[in-house]
Amino acid sequence: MTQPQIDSVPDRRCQILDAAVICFAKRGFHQTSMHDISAEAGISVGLIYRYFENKEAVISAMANRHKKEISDVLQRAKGAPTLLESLEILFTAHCCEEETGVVSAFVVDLYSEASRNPRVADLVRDVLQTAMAGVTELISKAPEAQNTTRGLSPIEMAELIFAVARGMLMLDVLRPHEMTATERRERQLQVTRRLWSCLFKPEAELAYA
Amino acid sequence: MTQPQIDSVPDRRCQILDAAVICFAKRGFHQTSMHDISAEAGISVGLIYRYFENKEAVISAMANRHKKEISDVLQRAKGAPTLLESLEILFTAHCCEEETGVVSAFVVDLYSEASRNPRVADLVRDVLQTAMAGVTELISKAPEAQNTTRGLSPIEMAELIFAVARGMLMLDVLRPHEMTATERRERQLQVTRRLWSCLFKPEAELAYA
DNA sequence: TGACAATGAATGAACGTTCATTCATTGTCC
DNA sequence: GGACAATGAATGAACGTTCATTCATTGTCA
Repeated sequence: MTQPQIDSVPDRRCQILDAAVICFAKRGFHQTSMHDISAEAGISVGLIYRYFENKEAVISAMANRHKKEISDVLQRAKGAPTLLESLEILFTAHCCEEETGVVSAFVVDLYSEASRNPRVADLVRDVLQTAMAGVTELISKAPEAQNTTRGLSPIEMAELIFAVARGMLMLDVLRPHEMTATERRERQLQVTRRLWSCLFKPEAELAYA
Repeated sequence: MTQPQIDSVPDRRCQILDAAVICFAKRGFHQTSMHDISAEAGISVGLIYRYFENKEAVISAMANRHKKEISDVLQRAKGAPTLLESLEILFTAHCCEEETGVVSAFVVDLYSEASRNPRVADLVRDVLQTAMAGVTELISKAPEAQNTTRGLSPIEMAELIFAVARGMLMLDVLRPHEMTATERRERQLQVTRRLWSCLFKPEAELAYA
């Protein structure tokens, strides 16, 4: 209300991006009009162009914000007491945080966009490599992974883990929207844990599941 | 050109769908115009409307064709001599068949569309369930899976396998377009085989990979 | 000639983007 | 403090373009 303008400038950008992510998740990048975004943000169309050069700049800025969010989660994951907990943080934070599958829909759209926009593809690849390097390092250092490597290197394990995470994220957008965030999260964790037990559990504890 | 009309009616539909899948993979559903499709098919715009009610009908028809293609591959997979070969057929046929990643881009777009179009979501879910039921049955009957279940049921294994397959498909759209189909296929198989070794290999053969 | 396949110019809605205009806030002088 | 000038955030109508869709017309067989 009575904030100095120094605060309000970044606020506007953020406000627009918050509105954009909702619209993009609901309708997709290219079916979302600038009017949709302005309506969702409660501002006029013209104002968006004061903060972003054009529509693609909005998409880019949002991809960049997504990148920052991922690296934040990666930091949190690195601080977890066990490797399993690290992975659970990493693979449920992005997919199930919001009310509906906003993030999942956005990320699938991001990959879809990446398939024909090289700049988006570069960005997504970059995010992926950073996150994967982090997880690979996590696995290398984890005591759980020392004794039961099953002939796989940490990188190979990380690739498998990421494949499963991406695949579950894709499944997430198919789910009926009545599902709660908790249910979605639980479903996600089930499969993650199943992979976990394949990769790391010693044969003694087969009565898991 | 001079075909009798009995043949030419389904031919036209097929011709339009062939053109559409190329356009959709290149530009996405909603960035592809009807003029793009007509140009790719080498016919006029108006003619498309003789065979399809509107643009969404083209998308639906293509999703249905995709469904048929999947069930064909499933049949082929069921005839393979070993479970590993079945899975390799199933998870490389769709992702790496065409020159560039046409199918991968199309499928990612299909999921993206599914996230906001309930009818597409129903169709994709249906395809997925059919395919997964097939693979679950395949695993149940396979001698390879009898002795080393790692505490996982066939359904749970199938879910894991499908998650990895979807995840690799997603990764596929990020790859630089210079990669050949063979290279892409090989990359896909590597990770599939890695999961395979985790799920089914007895501990004796750890010197795999 | 009649029936049907095929065309592509025409239509109108919707889109991204621009810009003349408004107006609350801030700065400046007496 | 009060009067006035300057600012730039914010607006939304308007513009040119693109798109899905239509339909009057043309071509092609039997």
